[in-house]
Amino acid sequence: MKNTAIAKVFSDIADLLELKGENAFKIRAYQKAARAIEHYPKEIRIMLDEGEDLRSIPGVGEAIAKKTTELVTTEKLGYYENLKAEFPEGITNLLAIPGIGPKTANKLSSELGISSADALEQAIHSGRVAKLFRLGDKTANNILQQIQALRRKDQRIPIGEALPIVEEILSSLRSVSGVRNLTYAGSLRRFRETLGDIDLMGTADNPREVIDTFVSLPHMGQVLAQGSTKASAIVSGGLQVDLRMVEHDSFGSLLQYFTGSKQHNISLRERGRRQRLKLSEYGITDLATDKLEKFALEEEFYHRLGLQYIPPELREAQGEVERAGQGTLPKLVELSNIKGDLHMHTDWSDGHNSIEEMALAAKKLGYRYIAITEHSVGRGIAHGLDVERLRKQMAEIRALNERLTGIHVFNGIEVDIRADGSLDLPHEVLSDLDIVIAAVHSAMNQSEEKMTKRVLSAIENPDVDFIAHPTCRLLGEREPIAIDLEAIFKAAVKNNKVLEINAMPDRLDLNDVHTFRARELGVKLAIETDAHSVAHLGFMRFGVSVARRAWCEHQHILNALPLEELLAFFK
DNA sequence: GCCGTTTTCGGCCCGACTGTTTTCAGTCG
Repeated sequence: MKNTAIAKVFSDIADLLELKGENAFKIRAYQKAARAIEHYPKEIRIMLDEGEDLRSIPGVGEAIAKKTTELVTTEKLGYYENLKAEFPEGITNLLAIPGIGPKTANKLSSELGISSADALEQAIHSGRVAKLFRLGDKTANNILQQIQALRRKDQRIPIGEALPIVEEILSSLRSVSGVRNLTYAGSLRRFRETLGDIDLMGTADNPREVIDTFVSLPHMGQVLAQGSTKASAIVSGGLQVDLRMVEHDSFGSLLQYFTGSKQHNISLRERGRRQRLKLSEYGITDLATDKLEKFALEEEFYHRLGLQYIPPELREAQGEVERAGQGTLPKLVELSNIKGDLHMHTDWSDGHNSIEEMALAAKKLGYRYIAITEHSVGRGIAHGLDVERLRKQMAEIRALNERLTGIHVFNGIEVDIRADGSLDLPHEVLSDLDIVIAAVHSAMNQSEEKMTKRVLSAIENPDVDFIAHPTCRLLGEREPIAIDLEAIFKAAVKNNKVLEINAMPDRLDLNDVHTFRARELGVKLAIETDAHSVAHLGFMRFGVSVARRAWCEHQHILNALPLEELLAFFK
């Protein structure tokens, strides 16, 4: 049983306890444990196998550790089953509708026998809901709207789609005179891989003018709300963007508050409370004097609490507050640390630009090296290279390296790992290349056992240097393959192989949680764009964000090495 | 149910909005 499935059970338990009217802190304890387990980098199953104490997970104590053990070893949890039996099936679905909490859900269930969104919709239309005590026409209508919104709501949007739109909006708004601070907050600022909505915030001498400009931008579809300091609108693709203009002198604490995550902010406030300080979006109140201190800069907000500044990517309540208190936060890798890109395609296979165009574009980005890694022959649809064409390309790259200055082109391949674990090109040609990236592109629905064995045999193959996009997931399109990543990570360390953080915004594979675990185990990582055109080289920043969310420093990233040291590594 | 630079017991983040009410319950982020 995977951590996400375990987390789901505890989150369900929290919902059921809410319906039951249990102690609110007990409910929070289950929610907190669910979140902690969901984002825990190591699989619980493996922790149990290795005899590790589950109470080392923050938020997991004796009771939840015991329940987790029962759940993982027996695939069932008695406590959960009993709890579920106390309520009509499906009632927790009502809680998923915004505006409906435990009280309303209980009322709907006990008085009208409703336990699904469909039944609720009918009841609203027939007027039965509005007649309930403390509900009314307005509430009933709001619920109806939420049900309908939920039905048509698009999935969360990949960050790669949202960020360019947001940056265009911001640059348009920055041209309004008197604008001083303007940035994105929320999960976008933390660089989560998908976004539910966008929060923008800023300060200006004339906030209303900024708001007016915002709602009249060409990107904007429906404007949901517009006031003197706040506006909400829908941009193409259904993405909701909120703009909030605030006072200069409290911009720092507001940015901090709206960047989240919620759980990070709770951790901060718990810590503040121990220091007799009350934290809110308006600043920090000293409980002894009841004086509110405002913060124009986020850095000062953290420093006031005796903490190092915590970069947004780390604000996920994964122990960053404690580490910041000790002054031992990692010095995260930055885009400027990246010296080259080791996975890209050209017009030799399914890319759009020539080798030279890719090299010159990379040089312009300040890189010292790239690797050309076309698909191999088995990818017929991608015009993959056979031995003969690969030899030809090798000759061209040799000649190009003699002409080019300031950038070195490595000769590589992205070779298919066939269904049986063998490679798609022979040893004779692979051994002549600088870099061999192996990847799964076919037969993706193999069993976990088979798939793991398949990739392990590639890792153990002496011709292979890297494994690309290890889980093959495509955000919103294709689920990750079934594979035992823990085994893959351990084999990569043992065989001194590199795993890729694929920076394509719809891949981001490895993802943040997996990268965190890989780094812990000592896996060498490379951030690569898998570019199929010059423009794609710009995807590097998305990969760097994944690495930052995984607490990576520059020394964890192979392509942060200078050319000379990378050459030594390949030797 | 969890947890400890005040605690192994007694706390547990903070503020805002909405709608249904005559003072606040319920929900959200």
